[in-house]
Amino acid sequence: MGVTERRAREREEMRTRILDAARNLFATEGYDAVTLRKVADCIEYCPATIYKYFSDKDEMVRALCEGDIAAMMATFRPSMAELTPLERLRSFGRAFINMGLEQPNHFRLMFMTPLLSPDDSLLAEKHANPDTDSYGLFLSVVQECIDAGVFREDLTDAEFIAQTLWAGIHGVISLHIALGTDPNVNWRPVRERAIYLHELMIAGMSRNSVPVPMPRLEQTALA
Amino acid sequence: MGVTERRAREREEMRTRILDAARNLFATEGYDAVTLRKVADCIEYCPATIYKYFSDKDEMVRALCEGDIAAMMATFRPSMAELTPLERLRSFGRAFINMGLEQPNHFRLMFMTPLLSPDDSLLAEKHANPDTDSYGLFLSVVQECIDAGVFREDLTDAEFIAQTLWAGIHGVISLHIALGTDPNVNWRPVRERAIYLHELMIAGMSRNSVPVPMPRLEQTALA
DNA sequence: TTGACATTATAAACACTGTTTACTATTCTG
DNA sequence: CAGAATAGTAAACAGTGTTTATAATGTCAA
Repeated sequence: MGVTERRAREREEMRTRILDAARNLFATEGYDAVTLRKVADCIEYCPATIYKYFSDKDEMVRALCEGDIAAMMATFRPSMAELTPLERLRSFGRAFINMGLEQPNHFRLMFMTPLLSPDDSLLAEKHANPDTDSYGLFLSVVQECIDAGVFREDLTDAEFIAQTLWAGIHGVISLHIALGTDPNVNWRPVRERAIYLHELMIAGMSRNSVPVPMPRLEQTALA
Repeated sequence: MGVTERRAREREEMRTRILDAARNLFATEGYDAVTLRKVADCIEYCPATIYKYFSDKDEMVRALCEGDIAAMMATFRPSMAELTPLERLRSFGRAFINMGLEQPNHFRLMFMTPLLSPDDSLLAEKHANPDTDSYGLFLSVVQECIDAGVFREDLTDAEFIAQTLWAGIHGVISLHIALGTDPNVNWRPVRERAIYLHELMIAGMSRNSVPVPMPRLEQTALA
């Protein structure tokens, strides 16, 4: 009875066909461009059909983002094995910076939009799966740094350290996404700022902190 | 000919009456609850009437936020006169933290939502007015710190420093607003994290940096 | 093979948005 | 007092996400 398997496979194919259509709209034109009617048009189906595969629009776009981000994490993970804990920490931060700058729409939806349903069953299982639980992975890297004596003696709370590092990078990226085109601010290069703050935080929390030099910026902006 | 003055006054009264109605909805239920029809209902007018006083919904809510934030800044400014530059810098950061935690909806709209019209005429005049140009004011405080020899010798770029400090605090607040209710993260107290990161950044950029101790957290969260 | 069941896709409607248009009073002005 | 300007409105427009009833299709046991 391979019929149920085929059914499941066809269902999955249809889901990815929907997500592929949505990705084109989302990655290029942002969340507001992702309209159920537009997506339905792209795949030449009726809007109501999408509800057979996703409970609502929000679940559809979140599934899209989570999948893409998990894929990015997957390409990043293998290179972490042969690094020291501190190098892993740095590498993780760099990867997060790159992700935010290369996929601002994904970043915006995943980290800058309040959750509609905090008590979701999908979130719990995502939390349990180490492949998709980015925060849990990051937390373990921080813990390894603590165990390796990277941080000051009074910094023993991995959650506190992880949340602080996360928030710092998040601030540079999200502010850039939200107000990066504001002509009233003479913005300095965002990547340099992100890396600088990242190093600043690590140095400030490190046992043997070394001063973090000001980066050399491209001569694009003027006074 | 006091008639045109009275006309202008009545117009202004109507504007504030609209904004007061919108504020109730916005501050308590967020942006999505601010519906033109709901606002019109509150003041017992027709929805189309609002368009006689605001060009569109976005301008209305932004006028609301800018007014409220300017008012908060006004209450904060007088106490800055008799402080040292470094104290002013700290005080500014604390005020920003308080604002974000007490008015999350305002914060969300002003700093976490991409500008719809970057080339707006209202933005330019806001930039010119020191009462409403918060970033310009902050920039001048940073410059005073540079002149007073607070920062390391290589940190001479006031914009870079200001944007870094801003982004750090912004990250803690905005991440808290967006994902603060995510049950998968064992969040540490947000105010302590904001202040800690603030001090961490200041110390890391200071000429005579002193280690920033881990704050003592309330015993609310558990492992 | 046939009848019953489950599934898929759809057309149409529903309940909302923000916004515009045509129109009616009211008020001010020359 | 005639005419222009303004305030306010009812109704419609063009969208949105979502639900419902219905027709078509495929599956499977009697």
